[in-house]
Amino acid sequence: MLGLRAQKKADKNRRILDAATTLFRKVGYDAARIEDIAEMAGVSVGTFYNYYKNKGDMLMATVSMEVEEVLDTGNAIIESDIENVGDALANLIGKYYDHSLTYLSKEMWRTAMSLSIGQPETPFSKRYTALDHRLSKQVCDLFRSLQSRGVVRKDVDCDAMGELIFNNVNMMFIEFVKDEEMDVAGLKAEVARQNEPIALLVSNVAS
Amino acid sequence: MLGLRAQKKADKNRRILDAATTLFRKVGYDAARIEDIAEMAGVSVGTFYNYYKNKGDMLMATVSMEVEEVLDTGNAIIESDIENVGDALANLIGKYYDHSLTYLSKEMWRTAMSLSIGQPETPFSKRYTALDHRLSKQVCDLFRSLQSRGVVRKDVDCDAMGELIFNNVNMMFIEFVKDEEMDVAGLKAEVARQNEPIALLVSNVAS
DNA sequence: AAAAAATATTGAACGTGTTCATTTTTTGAG
DNA sequence: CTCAAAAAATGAACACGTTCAATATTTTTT
Repeated sequence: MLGLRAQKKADKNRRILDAATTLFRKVGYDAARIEDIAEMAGVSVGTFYNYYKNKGDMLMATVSMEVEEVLDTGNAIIESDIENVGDALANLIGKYYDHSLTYLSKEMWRTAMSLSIGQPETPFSKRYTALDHRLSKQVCDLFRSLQSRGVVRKDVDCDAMGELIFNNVNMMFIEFVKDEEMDVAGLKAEVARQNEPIALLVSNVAS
Repeated sequence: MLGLRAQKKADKNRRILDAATTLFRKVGYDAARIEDIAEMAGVSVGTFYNYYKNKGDMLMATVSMEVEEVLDTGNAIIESDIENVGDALANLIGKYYDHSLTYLSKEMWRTAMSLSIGQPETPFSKRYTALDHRLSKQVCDLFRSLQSRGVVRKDVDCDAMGELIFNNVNMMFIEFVKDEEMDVAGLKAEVARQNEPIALLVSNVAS
């Protein structure tokens, strides 16, 4: 059984997290002031900082949850037996993009990316970068899986190809979150267009 | 002949720009306070804001100069007659990377990118994004040039390929500026490795 | 159960980018 | 030259994320 102190701690942690998430989604990340989050959670500003290193750190919980879930979804696709490179890529990347706005708004993504680039030495940035690398590795794994099943030519460097494709996926996602007008369908279509030539070139059934 | 007012304006503009550039490079972007910049330029803080919308806007002058120069360099490469896709790409991209630290430090790049993503509606971000697109288009142009000279296969979509390659170049540059340890040589080597499979696949002398 | 130690809470104060009402300077018409 | 209008300069005040010395609460020791 938890002591009184530990109970209170867990309770406050939860209340702060809930308050922050609610406010981020309701008024946006920038407009949600620490003072407001603290007040909604029923604690002081100082206490907020006892539970979270800073405002950006509050995002990471959410970003982390988001990416972990999408990585799981991605593994299922790698294990499926799609016989076409273009479809396999569109499938995996589609899952990434479809899932992306489940927990986070575009503004939250922008903030997360902005922090990750602007302050690379923070734990926030390091965690963010690590998640990115796991996603990149997953695309490489997809290529390897397709190659081992004879769908992709034997002479293709799966890591090089996977990194290239993922970096494009990532950069296009940046463009997507920068543009409030752009929708997921449009994003997928553009990336599919970019991937198509690659898919053709690496496929075993040479053109 | 300029009136007194216009003379003073031009002079102050110059002094503020010089002070900012000097301080950004000397103590870093974050550590350079507006108050310091204003003092070094011999104006008040308020006057600084009469000349520049905000601190981030001061970066854009430099970023802009940097990218304009590299775009010029790039055009020369497109017009040269390299007979090998890998070499042509390595050449163009190498110029981008070699030039990148001429006017800007890694920290300044990080700040510029961070601002561009975090506040996409600002003039700063819009200018930054426009420069990015011109670079992307240049890589597409290189592919088209190679294709018209028979170096690249006729059936390759130059825009799709160029965008893909450039987005990877850009994402790798982000990794580069995030990592103070990484040098330009290492960056080039990694990107060359990523591009190699593509270069082979799109080349007319099929493997 | 009292005292001491450990831990948690608090909000006022700080730093820095930005704003804006006020003051100063410049201009050009009469 | 004078002076009213236009333009520019100013710095105090503001906003908000963050820190930290002081206070309060909980746990452990005796």
